[in-house]
Amino acid sequence: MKNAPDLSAQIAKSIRDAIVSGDLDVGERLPSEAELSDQFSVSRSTVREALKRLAAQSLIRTQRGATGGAFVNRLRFEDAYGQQITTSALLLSMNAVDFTTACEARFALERACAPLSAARRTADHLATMRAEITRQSQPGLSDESFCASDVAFHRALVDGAGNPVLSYQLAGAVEAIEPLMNMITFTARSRDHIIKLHTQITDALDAQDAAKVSDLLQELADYTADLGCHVADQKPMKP
Amino acid sequence: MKNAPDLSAQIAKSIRDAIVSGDLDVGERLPSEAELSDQFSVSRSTVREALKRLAAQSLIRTQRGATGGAFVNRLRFEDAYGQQITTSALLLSMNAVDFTTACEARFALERACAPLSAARRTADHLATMRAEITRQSQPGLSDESFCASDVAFHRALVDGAGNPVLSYQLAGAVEAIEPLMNMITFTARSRDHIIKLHTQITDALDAQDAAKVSDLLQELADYTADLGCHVADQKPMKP
DNA sequence: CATTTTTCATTTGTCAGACATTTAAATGTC
DNA sequence: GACATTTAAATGTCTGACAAATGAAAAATG
Repeated sequence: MKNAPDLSAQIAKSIRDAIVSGDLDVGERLPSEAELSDQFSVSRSTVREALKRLAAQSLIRTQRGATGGAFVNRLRFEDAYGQQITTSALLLSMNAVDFTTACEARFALERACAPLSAARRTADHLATMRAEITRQSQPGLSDESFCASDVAFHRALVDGAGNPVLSYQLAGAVEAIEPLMNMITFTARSRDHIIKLHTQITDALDAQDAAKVSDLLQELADYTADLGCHVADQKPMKP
Repeated sequence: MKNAPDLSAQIAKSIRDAIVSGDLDVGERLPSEAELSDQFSVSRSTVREALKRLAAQSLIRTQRGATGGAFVNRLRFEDAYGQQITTSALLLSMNAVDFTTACEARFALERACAPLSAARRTADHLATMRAEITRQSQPGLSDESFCASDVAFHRALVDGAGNPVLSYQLAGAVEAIEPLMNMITFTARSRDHIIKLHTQITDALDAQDAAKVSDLLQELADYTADLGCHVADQKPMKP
């Protein structure tokens, strides 16, 4: 019944707690592997396995050489994006989340950014969005490239809110369903419709018309869900 | 210039890619450590370090014994919550995100759930919310307990949307700022105000009045930001 | 034959020691 | 002082060994 965790897991938890509680500061150097083996009374291999666990979570980085060692890593938003996206994508595929649910979550979160983005978007954000619209209009663009541009467009919209926490949270939601989106075959007509909505959204953001942005996003959400519904009907993921 | 990653990191990436791409199915057993050392032409220790990295991300679980080994783990939403919350909390503290920004993100996301929750909340969700309101009304409740109950209340609100992806995303946003909220000293009067808003929100959800829920959440957001602004002024985290 | 017990092979967890590699500081040389 | 060399400290990797868990096969038992 008892499920005693491995020593390496225990040690990892111990160090992780020290980092989360602020007992270990960002940039601070941990004791060397040899010292840690002494402190915890385990072998160096066990300590190393613990450190690898922490490294996998980007909590520490290691450096070789005389002044090397393991250092508490400053967790940056950009670093966390990747893990967030990977985790979200796995959650969707492994739990057979259907396209409709994923889509609903994505656009609900995105609409949450709309008012903030309407108020704060810079000329830079608008320029990025218009550039992506131009890319999306190119004939002969593959479905994958179209989706990638779509992600970039929405990313700019979210970043326009000027809140890094929101950008981080949305990264998972927006990018994780890209694989699902990629399964959609975009006809020329559906592309035209999406591009038209993208243009209207950009214009509304330009005019700082939050309500209109919100409405247009809702329309885009409904349209996208509609496009993807037969994809989801067939199978959640993976043939 | 070249930054050759460790062998264990390379091997971890290799196996991780196989999992993400669906090359390795959920529940499938990986080759034994000895076999993997042969396949990758490295020592068993190196393979083990790679496996520990994957275990830290909940991608695999290991089991001892004759039929044991490393198995591809089904990543569950509940498992991902914890990591999500830890990561979000670290991001906030390590990047000196101020209370206002975190609060803004949190309530923006929560308002995104309001329409869905108004439409779908069950009697169960409403009951949980009213139970937490009762707890919050108890005199002599510590600030920490008040905050914990606050989190539970909002958790129920979000869960009411009936979208696991939203619940997962929100878990990070709502729970990660609990440490920041805990720094606020809640006077009896501010508690009364918050409880009043919670009651009104619950009533509006009961009546399925999405617009009203949204407005009330906005009011709560403004009030909370106001309460916390002097806390943020002093210092981002940690005394 | 059915059931229980024992043995056994397999696999992960841990340890100890060795050597290779990297890195910066200390030292030596001009 | 500038440059080359040595050295010490640290992580990265390998090897071999044993402990512990665990399910399956073999053996003993009724």
